[in-house]
Amino acid sequence: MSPAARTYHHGDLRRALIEEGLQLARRGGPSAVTLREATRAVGVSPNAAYRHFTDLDDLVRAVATEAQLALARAINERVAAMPTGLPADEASIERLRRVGLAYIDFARAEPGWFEVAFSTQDHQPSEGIVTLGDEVVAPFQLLLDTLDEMVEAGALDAGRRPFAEWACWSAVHGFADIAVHGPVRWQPAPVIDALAASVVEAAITGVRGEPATAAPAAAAAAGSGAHNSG
Amino acid sequence: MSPAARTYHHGDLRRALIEEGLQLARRGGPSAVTLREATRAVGVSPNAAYRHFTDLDDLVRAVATEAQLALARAINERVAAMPTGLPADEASIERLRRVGLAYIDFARAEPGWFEVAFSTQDHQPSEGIVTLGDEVVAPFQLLLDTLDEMVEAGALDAGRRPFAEWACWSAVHGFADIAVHGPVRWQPAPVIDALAASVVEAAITGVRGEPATAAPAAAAAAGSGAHNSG
DNA sequence: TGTACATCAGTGAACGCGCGTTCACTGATGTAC
DNA sequence: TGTACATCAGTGAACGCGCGTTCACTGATGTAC
Repeated sequence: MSPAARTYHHGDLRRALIEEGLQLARRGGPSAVTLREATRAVGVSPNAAYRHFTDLDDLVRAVATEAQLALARAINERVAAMPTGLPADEASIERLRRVGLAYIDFARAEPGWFEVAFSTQDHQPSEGIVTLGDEVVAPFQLLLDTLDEMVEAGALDAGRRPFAEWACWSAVHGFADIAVHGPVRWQPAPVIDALAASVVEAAITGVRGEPATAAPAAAAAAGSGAHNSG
Repeated sequence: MSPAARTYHHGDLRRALIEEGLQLARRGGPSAVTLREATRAVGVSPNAAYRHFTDLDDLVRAVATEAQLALARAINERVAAMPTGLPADEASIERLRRVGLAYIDFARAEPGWFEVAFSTQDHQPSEGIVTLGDEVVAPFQLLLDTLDEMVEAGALDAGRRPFAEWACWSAVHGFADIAVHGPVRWQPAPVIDALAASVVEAAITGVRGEPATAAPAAAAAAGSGAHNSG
């Protein structure tokens, strides 16, 4: 128990409720986060929560922010594990590939956090930038940076840069949703891996206007597997 | 009131509850479909529903089937309105474009139906085919047919056909989700139109491995608009 | 150092809500003779 | 054609549930003198 965490009675009830909210969201998504369940788990009366949150939505937003940070962390880890020594253009493409695959894999590994991270954002008609509490949501910022880097490295025509974030996000988000809540859910993990690699490769090709020069082994395997059409 | 609909007391309570369920889902998605609200709206006691449905989930599945059919209808209408006289390969690409845009526009126009249509499917680890009540879900079948036609027309390499349905579905589904539940929701309609066109064009390019030869005016406009990156 | 006081994090009980589902029943419909 | 009967679609009341939120309160902590 850190010194900063020690306050009056409980220690740090606000923090404890957010942590408990994360556990609830982990298993059941945003709708599983309830004040009664969170306070019950912490061992405190239901209305104690109102000393730290104005209402249920306030708690859910705090939980969502944490979930978004967890997603950004997962993406950063995957990007950090990149092989070194690649030419700048190939490196920037590989980075985009890793951002996409990390997004999908996070959704598969933590569907509850994925759902709460996505479903809770600011309700404001801003510039289309994805914000929560007036801050650009971390994972989205990573995507923007990655695409800008591709332009700088010559891996993406500047004329193709506009809207590229929406094409990329749509593809990986859609597959994540299909893999978590849709029919792909019932497939064995290796099949989902192959589908994910294939979807990400198509997204990269889609924004660049041509296939990536050096697709990784996983994507190549995806292209030769069995498929489901008649 | 058709003669077939006339039965004992109410007329056709099963049908009436499904219709009411559709109205509820329209405004609030699957979770808004409740037995109490549906029976209340029809003017019947809550437990009357149990003469026609085994439980709540049974009603929701019936509603979901209707919503999927409505989506398939919207797609078919957009495809039927295609200009004639195009070469076979261009026509097949145009058809895919229309399938994608119709999917997105249906989600935007009827978010509640879109949600219930997507979220309710069979829970079975089958061949990856999307089914409900053991029938392939209609909109998905339309996508499979469209891609097969592209191969026949020479607009899609046979080697790129495997998994193509997942890349296409992921892109348009992801954008639909972002446009309905995500941050794009707060943008004015013309902006969403442009983003949608851009996303669909990227998806087509992604599966084909090269841009479509004759992109429509809407997609060209999308590429020249303002964008949101730094 | 000791005491009076203000602060405020938590308690306990209760509110009203809407839900799915079950029970024993009623009464309209269709059918056999 | 008339009557007895079986069927079954609907009723009315009640159950237990978990929820968010509000109320008046208690009692531990920190602070001023």
